[in-house]
Amino acid sequence: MSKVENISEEKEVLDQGENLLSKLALEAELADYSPVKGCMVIRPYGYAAWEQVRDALDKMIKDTGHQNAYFPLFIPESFLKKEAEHVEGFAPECAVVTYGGGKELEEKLVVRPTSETIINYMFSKWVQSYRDLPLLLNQWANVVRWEMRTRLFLRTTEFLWQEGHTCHATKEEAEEETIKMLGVYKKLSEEYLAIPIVDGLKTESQRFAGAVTTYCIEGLMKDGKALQMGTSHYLGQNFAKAFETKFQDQNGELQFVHQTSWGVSTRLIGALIMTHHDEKGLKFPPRIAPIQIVIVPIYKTDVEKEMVLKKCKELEESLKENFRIKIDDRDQYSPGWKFNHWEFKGVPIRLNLGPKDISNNVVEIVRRDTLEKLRGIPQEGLLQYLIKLSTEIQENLFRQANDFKNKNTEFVASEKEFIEKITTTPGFLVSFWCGSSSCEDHIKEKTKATIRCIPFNTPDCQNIPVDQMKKEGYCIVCNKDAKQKVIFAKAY
RNA sequence: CGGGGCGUGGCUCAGCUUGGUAGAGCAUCUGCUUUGGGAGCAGAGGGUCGCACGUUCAAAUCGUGUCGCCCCGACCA
Repeated sequence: MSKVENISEEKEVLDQGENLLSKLALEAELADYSPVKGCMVIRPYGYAAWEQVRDALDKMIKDTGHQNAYFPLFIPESFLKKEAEHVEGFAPECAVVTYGGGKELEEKLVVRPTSETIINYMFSKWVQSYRDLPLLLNQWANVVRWEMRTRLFLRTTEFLWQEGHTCHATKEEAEEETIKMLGVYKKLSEEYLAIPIVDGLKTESQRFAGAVTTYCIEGLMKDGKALQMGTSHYLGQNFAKAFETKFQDQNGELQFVHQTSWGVSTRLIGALIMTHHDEKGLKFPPRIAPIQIVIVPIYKTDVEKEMVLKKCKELEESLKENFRIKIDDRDQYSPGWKFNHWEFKGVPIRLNLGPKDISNNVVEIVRRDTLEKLRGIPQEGLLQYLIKLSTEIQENLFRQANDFKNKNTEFVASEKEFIEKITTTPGFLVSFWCGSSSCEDHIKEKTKATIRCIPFNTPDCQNIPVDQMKKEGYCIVCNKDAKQKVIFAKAY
């Protein structure tokens, strides 16, 4: 068994602010280090969480008219070079295969860092007429990016993700798609992961290599650092031109398609960990939790054991249609041990069931989000009670995270104030920015904070009510006129 | 690639300064008692101390080299 079971270990988990992510991920058995540096093994419990995210998102992707497909892992090196910005952005972090079948390859193969190029190669064959558009595809895949520094779930050399790739006849339609899918990500994050986000536009320096515009959703982790949780790109005709992805329009004219691409990854599991946890461990939101309800039987004698387990199985039967549920009937652990164990693993609801409960026809329920103990809940109508409770926990986790985000989002009007805030209380800082990359770089060099995005809507701020925030102001760095507010933060 | 730290039973670490037969806690196994918030007692198994070379009568300990990992910076979903 894992070391979670050791009290001193758990205390260690609490103390290590910096290592919290890896501690939680390792001790809760979500992931483990692999023999290859920078890579991780996703263990069954962690993978089950990813499957929940994946299934929820997959449905939304299909509901918005996309189809899944699969493109190969290997990309001819020449493909990557076709789009100038793209190759410049990705070349340094590409893994390249030079040998196969015992021979040096004639053309090197890049292990995909993302699939725009190979997909466009195929698109150019498939798209002929305006009648072939829009072409709306998605793929679930692994990608490899040779990062210098890695962290479990947040940045690993290989990671799992989905990448959507679409072709449209017009700029407007492609831009609409870009925003639509960003909205899907926002919904996934807020309604399933219970993580509030800020959505907006990336500045030029943070734009995807090869895109015209990049939009993103940004979350604020419990340690005050921002995390980019998803991106959606309007690619314009950049890749279409590089790969000759053209169609004949209604007038018989040949046109380049307008494209989008968008993705979220296993990083979302990292976001989940870094958003929902306390000193007792993880807190899974019910809609994503691999196990939503755990039943802990309590008994002394063999006779009691038999009776209690029978009742547990009855309850499981009556609930399993609606919940992912598990009975922890292991004999070698005491009930108290199991309470702590499942709390650490973040199971949202626990049912304690012992002889006393059985004779009273009740159960004891403990909710993970508040650790509140609900005694004497009637077995009659339990299903409805749990459905309601589950919704409540889901909403409460979002509310807590949202309160945290709002409390740690502040407006600053000057560089001096900015520096003071970012060093003392990390979080989102909203401020005016003139739009020049030199001012952006200046802040980055001084504070390590970057512009996370130009938000669609100014987020609620701790110190200034939204309705009082001005539309125009002065850049915190150069003091020139600024017509936009941006969100700064230190980021993962 | 720079700076810092660490490699000793499954896990967390002590021992190293000042060389002299490898330790603790947790975990595991057996037995009995236990079980509503991390159970107790008794017993047992398990490590050529990352690797290599060197110094020495003798190396976990000293020296040189090497490999790996973690943390901090430069790159990024």
